[in-house]
Amino acid sequence: MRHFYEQVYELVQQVPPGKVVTYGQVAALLGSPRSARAVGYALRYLPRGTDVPWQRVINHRGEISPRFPAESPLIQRLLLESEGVVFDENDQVDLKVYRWQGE
DNA sequence: GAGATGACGGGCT
DNA sequence: AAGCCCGCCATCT
Repeated sequence: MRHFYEQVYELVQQVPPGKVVTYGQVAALLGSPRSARAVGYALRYLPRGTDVPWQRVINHRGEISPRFPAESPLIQRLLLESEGVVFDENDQVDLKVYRWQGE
């Protein structure tokens, strides 16, 4: 098999619009429950214009993880809202509703 | 090949 | 409920 990262990309591409997954969830689905951090690292190296719906990956609190540049999280939120995902007044989504359970 | 990096998560305060 | 600290893991330099 290829890099763990590539597996991350393939899995993320399977997430349907309007749904989200947490980093830990992605890691678990790949067989490494403790690799959540590595998942985030994988997305960090995504080139712009990739076909991977990286915006559907958020942290275990249902929030968009902060990062550089600061506009990135904003774009991510817009993309999710355009897919039907609703954020509450605390900029969080209800994971009980939007979490993608897997295939 | 060793040390640094980081878009995380869980547990405790 | 929110924030802080510490441990984890795969990749990068």
